[in-house]
Amino acid sequence: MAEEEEYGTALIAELYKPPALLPIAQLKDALLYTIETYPVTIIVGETGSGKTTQIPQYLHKAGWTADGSVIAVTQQPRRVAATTVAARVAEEVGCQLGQDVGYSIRFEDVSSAATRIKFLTDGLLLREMLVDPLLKRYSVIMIDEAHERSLSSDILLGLLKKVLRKRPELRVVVSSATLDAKDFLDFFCPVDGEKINGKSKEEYGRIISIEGRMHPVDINYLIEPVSDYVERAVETVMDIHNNEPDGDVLLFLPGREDIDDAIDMIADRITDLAPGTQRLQPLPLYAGLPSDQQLYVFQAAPENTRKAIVSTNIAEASVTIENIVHVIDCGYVKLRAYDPTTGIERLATVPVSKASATQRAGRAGRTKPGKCYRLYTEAAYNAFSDSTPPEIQRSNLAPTILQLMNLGIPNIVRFDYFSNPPSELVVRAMDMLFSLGAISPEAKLTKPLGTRMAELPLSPMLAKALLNAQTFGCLYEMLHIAALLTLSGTAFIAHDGNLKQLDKVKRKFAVEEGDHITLLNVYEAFITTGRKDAQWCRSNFLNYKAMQKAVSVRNQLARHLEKLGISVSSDLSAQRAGGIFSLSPSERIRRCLTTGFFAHAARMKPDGTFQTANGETTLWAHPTSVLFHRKADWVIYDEIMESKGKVFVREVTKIEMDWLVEYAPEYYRVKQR
DNA sequence: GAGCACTGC
Repeated sequence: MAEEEEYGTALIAELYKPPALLPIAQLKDALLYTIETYPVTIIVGETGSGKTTQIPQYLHKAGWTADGSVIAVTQQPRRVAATTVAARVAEEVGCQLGQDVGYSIRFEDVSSAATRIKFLTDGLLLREMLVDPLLKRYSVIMIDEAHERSLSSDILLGLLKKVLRKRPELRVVVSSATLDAKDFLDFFCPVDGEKINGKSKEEYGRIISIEGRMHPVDINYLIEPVSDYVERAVETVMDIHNNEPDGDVLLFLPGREDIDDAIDMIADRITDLAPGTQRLQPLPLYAGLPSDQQLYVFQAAPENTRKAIVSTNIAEASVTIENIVHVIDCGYVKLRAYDPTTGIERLATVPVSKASATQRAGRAGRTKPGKCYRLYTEAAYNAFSDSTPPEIQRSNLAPTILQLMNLGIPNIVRFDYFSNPPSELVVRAMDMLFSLGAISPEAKLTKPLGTRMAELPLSPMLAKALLNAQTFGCLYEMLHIAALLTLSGTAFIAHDGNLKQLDKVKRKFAVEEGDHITLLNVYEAFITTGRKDAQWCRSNFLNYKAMQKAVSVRNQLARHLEKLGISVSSDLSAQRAGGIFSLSPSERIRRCLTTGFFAHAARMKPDGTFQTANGETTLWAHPTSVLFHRKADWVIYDEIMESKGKVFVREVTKIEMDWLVEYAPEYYRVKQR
């Protein structure tokens, strides 16, 4: 059962409709026939068509679970979605959650031997393949919202294609909201003239479309392009408010900064509204917003008030807000990009794709006919790409490739990807895995190091450091640090935007060696004091829920290590004398970190900036780092990200140059040539 | 001198 209190459950909003009234009900027989007849079925249907909740029930009642098999549904890569959909289906089936209908997400397995319909995240289904490569427990696997093209669902598609060859009786259902259904079908089906398990292309799969319940949306373009989309967006909000009858407004902007600006600007102009007219309530929405503030977006506005929701892309697909009639689309989105030559990640503001623009506009037509105001010209729209590049083409692939290798994929380059990743990304990932010792020069996973690294739900660098921790007598401490690093900066939280106060409080935990040991202090203070004392957390600006999550991660990591035969408890009683133990705990931890993060080394210059080991890139310590103000020589860092033209590193710790050569001689010999 | 789109094991 739940190991922790559920957090971040604020973003749920989809109107409940009686199952018999859903558009999908008319297609029940056709769906069952198609899934019975063909190994692969592609479902095209809008959100709200009922596909996710109804198809598993149809299959369950039609006998697909009669032999004890399970129907798996990876309901979008989101925890909240898996739990809420499972709860609704359990209610419709009339069972207790965890019995016939259950779900499984990280830290929370609410399923049992009786479970026949199981909702889970695609990441977890991937992990299950380590134990059960052919997924034999399942008779049907439904990949929901595959068009979102997340890294894990893309990988899952490739693996399922392989599994289908060995299990002709398995059924794969792929759901997609857009019209790229044919690409999905073509991917699974044999090419013309060939057969898979005796079946030709025509015998292998079908597409079924379910009518969505969309109202028409009137699209408006600008005649002339604008330079300041925030200013124009705010003007549009006010125009709508002054000239259009009822209906809430949803404005898409790329990021938090623009959103805060827009909210302020709208708030300023509200004061000009004539007394007695309808009021306007501007509301921000982005993932980083505390969940209590996110809730306002879903609550009905006060009487005689129109909501103007200013949101990131989170409202495009992840979250559904009812009663939106006017959508304003600035035409931009922030996307992660990864540069394989430097290994630097970047959040770039780029034009949206046509698919994205369509999805945004559609948000206006859920309850009645709506309007969409695009803050760009029709010519600009025509120049947009058709769809957003999938994650697999713009991410660091080292974790993915490690996982694929651990699943026994013999040749990573020739794996049947739904979209091929650029070869530079694959090469960079392989180089990194090789330098960490996870793969051999023949590109085979090493044993035990490579397989163990793949087993841990951590980045390869961090996994390597954690697996080395016992050697340095700091396993206990490294578990704490690893758990906190997975929170990526959410351990501290400012109250009411008071960043100055936050900085001051953080100094209490800060140590001269850098952020990792500082994090260790934070974790130890939390488990000794803060865990029982939420008020203490508040006065120390610690995010209680995030810290609880860190405790869960830490426990899960410890269990993984025990499973790998690395005893966590015995580390405490280890003989702590002589050898490595003549060094201080801090030095042992920092040496241990260096064994994983040597490729993330940099040296401070007199001006306080850092230079990468190859001298090619200038880095800044992120302002949240304890080394932001301090002097240092060589350091290693956890995360590197470009923002506004500057490259920032987060979680930075001092090391010695000698350690780099000692723990990564190959890497640094090559680099120095 | 300054800040993280969105998920997830």
